[in-house]
Amino acid sequence: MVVTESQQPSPEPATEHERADWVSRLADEVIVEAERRGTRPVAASGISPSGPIHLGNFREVMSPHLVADELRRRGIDAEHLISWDDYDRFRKVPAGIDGVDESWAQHIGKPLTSVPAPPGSTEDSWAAHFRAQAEASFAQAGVRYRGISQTEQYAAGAYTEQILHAMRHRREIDAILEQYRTLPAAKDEDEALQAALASGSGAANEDDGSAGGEYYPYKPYCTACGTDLTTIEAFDDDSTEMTYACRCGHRETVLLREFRSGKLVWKVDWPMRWAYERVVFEPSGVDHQSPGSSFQVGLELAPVFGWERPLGPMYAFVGFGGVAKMSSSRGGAPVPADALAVMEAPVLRWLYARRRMNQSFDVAFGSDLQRTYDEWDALLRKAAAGTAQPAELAALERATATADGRLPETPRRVAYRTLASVVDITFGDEVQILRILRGLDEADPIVDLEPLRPRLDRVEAWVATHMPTDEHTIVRDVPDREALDALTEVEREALVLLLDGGQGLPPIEDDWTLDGLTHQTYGVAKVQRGLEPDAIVKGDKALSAAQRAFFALLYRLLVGRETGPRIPTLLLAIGSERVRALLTP
RNA sequence: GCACCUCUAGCUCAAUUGGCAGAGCAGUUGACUCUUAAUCAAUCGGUUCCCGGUUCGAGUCCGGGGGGGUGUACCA
Repeated sequence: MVVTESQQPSPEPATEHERADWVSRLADEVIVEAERRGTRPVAASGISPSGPIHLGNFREVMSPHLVADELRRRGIDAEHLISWDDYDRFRKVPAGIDGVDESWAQHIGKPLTSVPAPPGSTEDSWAAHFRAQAEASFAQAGVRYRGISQTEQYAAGAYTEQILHAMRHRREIDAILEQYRTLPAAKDEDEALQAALASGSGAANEDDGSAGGEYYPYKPYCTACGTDLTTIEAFDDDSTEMTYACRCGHRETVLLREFRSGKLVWKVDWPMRWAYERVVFEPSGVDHQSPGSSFQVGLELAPVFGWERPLGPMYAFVGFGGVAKMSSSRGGAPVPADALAVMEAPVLRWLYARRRMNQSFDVAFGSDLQRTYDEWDALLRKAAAGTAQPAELAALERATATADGRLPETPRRVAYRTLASVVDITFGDEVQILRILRGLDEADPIVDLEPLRPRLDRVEAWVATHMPTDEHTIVRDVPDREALDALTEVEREALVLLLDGGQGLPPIEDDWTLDGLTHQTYGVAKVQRGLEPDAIVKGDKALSAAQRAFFALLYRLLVGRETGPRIPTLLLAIGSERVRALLTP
């Protein structure tokens, strides 16, 4: 609404790499478009809080966010607004929401803000519940925006002029929509089309209750029962007197210019809002690319309200891999909060920033998350070394900071997979984690876990909730008696040597460190073959085979598998007492 | 049916407006005294789906064909 003075890009607006990626190119287009329309660059997202706002919906937020943020980095007064479509009707009861059962079906047809929140929520409506949940994540991800509740707007009468305008132009709107209702009937006798036409001729008229009636782009919410199972029976352009009837039996005549219970139908509502908020940029999902979709129809409807359809690149869907059953039982698709629990905010931002909008991508929750982190760390190293590509640097910059400042970072980056392995075998015992990590880098030992956060916290959450079962290392509770009794003489001797020493080896407790355990475990096979424990041996195939066999034996006895984390690390984590319990023949 | 996206190394993907086709992982080889699910290096690997066109030059642009994917049919 505010027409700002011309916003000129600052002279030294962006570094080279910030101009290199898709976000920057889109920002350029938005600037040109805003100037052409003589308005401020406004980017918009529209979200319907009809259920959990999942990672797919999150692209609806991140895409305009990134573009608006780029504009702000250039010193331009851009705005990102999020329209909460909380005045939309409650369409169906989503599956998998804790405490929500079929009894919620009684609310179908009411605005989302009139439906009670799921049990246990601190919010006072369905819409408020899911909005609050999402907004907490948006904030954590560094997304700054102006939120607009459609319920509040409609209730305040903000759109009354637009509603009356639409009603007066209902025939024009109807004609536009009409073009898409029945597909332009090709002249051929395609049978699918025939079938569609045949089934559409009779049944539909009864269903929407508008048989023979006039088209109205407005739908009242019944003032008696609260639902939109209503039909407008009459409307007078001059007086704005409207009569509607509801399926509940209620019928009344009201003055539409004063009436506050109802909204424009969706396909008209959206273009109206483009005009009202002077939106220049609003991406939409690929489901809008079909002819007749609200975005396509909006091209013709926006001018009815004196505006043009905004630039609206379409984004491809976001997938997700490796979601553990426990979290997916909670309603299907994971939400940003699920992702932020196992990865840092910059990493999540990076996933959305590095892919062009028309590319689909997966947010990895399984083992692929470790790969995601490997790539992330590699990018940070390349950036530090100055070998990263411009577009990569741009994505990195957008991930780690916004125009408002930097996001929390982990000072000391230890590989996610390493941390996962250590956290797993120590059961998250941080004293042990530190003890193991201390030996990781001798030149620069880790003496404190704090610099490893917040990444370490995410790893701990991941190991607890998403690490695949078959990747967990599960240390046996009790000795494998059967296997211990079936040991060969050589194996038995090896275990005794490992635990109690002999032939030059000390008892295992004597040097209970990563280094000491390394020497001990590798030494066993050597002394068994008559070598010194610290002999340097190269290329002895038989020795290598014996060592490998010994390791396999230890894995079987300790974790019941053929392989596992490095033995010294594993022993350290298990602790000497338990090691003795499990390995004593 | 219509619309949109996509096809590049074994896999996942890069390649700024047309300008020498590149990474990661996997593989192979080697180093780290030790063939382990934490390290490092080197190396192998391509008819960019096919046919045609524009161009000095095409993964990129245009036309056609093929494969894969997504959306969608009077509602909100």
